[in-house]
Amino acid sequence: MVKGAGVGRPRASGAAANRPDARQAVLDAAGELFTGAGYAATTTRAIAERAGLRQASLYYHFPAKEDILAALLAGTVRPSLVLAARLVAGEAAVAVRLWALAYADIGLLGGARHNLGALYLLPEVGSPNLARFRAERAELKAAYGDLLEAAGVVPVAVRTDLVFGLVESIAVIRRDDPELDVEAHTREGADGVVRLAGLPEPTEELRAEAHALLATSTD
Amino acid sequence: MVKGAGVGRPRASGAAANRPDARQAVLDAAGELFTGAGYAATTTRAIAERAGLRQASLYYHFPAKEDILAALLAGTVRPSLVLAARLVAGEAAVAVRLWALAYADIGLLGGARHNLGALYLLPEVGSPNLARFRAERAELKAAYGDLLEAAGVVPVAVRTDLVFGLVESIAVIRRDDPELDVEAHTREGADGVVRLAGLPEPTEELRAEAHALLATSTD
DNA sequence: ATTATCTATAGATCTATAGATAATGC
DNA sequence: ATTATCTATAGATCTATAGATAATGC
Repeated sequence: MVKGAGVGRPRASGAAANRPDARQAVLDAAGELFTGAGYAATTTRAIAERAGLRQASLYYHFPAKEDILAALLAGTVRPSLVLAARLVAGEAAVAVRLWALAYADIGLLGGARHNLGALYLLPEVGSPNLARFRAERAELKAAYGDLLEAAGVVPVAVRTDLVFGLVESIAVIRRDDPELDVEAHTREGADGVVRLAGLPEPTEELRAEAHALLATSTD
Repeated sequence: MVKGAGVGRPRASGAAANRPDARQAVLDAAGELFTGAGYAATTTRAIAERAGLRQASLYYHFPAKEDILAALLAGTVRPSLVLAARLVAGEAAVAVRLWALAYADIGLLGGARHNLGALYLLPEVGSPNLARFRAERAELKAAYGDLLEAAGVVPVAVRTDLVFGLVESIAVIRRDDPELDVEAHTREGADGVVRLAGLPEPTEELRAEAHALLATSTD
């Protein structure tokens, strides 16, 4: 208790309706609007309206509109990055680790609320203020590169581009077809990554090993 | 002669400088700006300035800003669509035709001025006014689906999604790395499409056949 | 006193239209 | 007369800041 009970002036909308974490409500609203209409076409007024507060109140939580986008981007790339670091340093067979990374990564992008992976496609990610996100995404791509290198894939640079492109293509596919069967796509996508890399066709045993690897989340 | 000589009031910029086809100059300017900064973030003023005329003069050539985007989109998808129709109806081995389509398609996207493939990523392609483009792009995707079906690939729907996603990923890759070696990427990308589909690794002979197929452009 | 919101607005655009104008063509 | 441009501007925003206000906490 205490938190969210009602410090600060009440909202104009509804009443003292929904207080629990305005910041999160803003991120949620922005996630839906940015992925649907894009960054520049989404007004701060529209974000605020959907989050249940007034336009100017956004600025209590974020210094500028672009910081809302930055927060969303950080939230989507970091979980994959943490996993990637663990897998690159792992001991399992390299094809197993590659499959596991692709499976988890596609699953996170495909399962996120509001197709957040589509944020990567926005031209605004080139903004100087979003260099942090770009660096983290580059790190994630480098992890794929490390795994391909360890697997002896050549030419490693071009195939890393292709593999990473395939993983992220889930965002475009999902945008084209919001009813997508994400689980089926995720599994086929991970198989596809291994196949595209030029490694032997994944076996059921490989997939089982990868799932076991992913199940051991902590430490 | 005659055309471009100087009918109409002279431009304010420079002088009677560059007349040849203002419409094309506008498309060129918009292509660069839309792919770089996005649609909503690009002002009609910026487009006009780069094209060498005044903001209001755009409206002599296009009824609205969105029609400029529509024209650019149509120009990028149609050449691939024409080729796809020919290849789907073709007689060569299906893996050869698939490789040829992917090679040509990636090459067109990769070689276009200003990374026009990045236009496909803009959230504005969802606009009702751009339904025509979306239909043509869906037709192109269906052509990939037809080839995969003919090759006996299963599950055909999911793999079509993946293959088409891989082809279009060239736009993201090129955006990340403008110095990309397009020819190398195109060839590896076409190989990757065949591999990703689950068909046998392309041979040098297959590639030669595909190139021969593409060389016979007309009729 | 602190927190989280609100109202009001400054200042800067942005798209599209209205109507004038400076060429060529007949 | 026709064409392709121009200047000027209406009307509608949009982001961010200034300063007030209505809660709780001490």
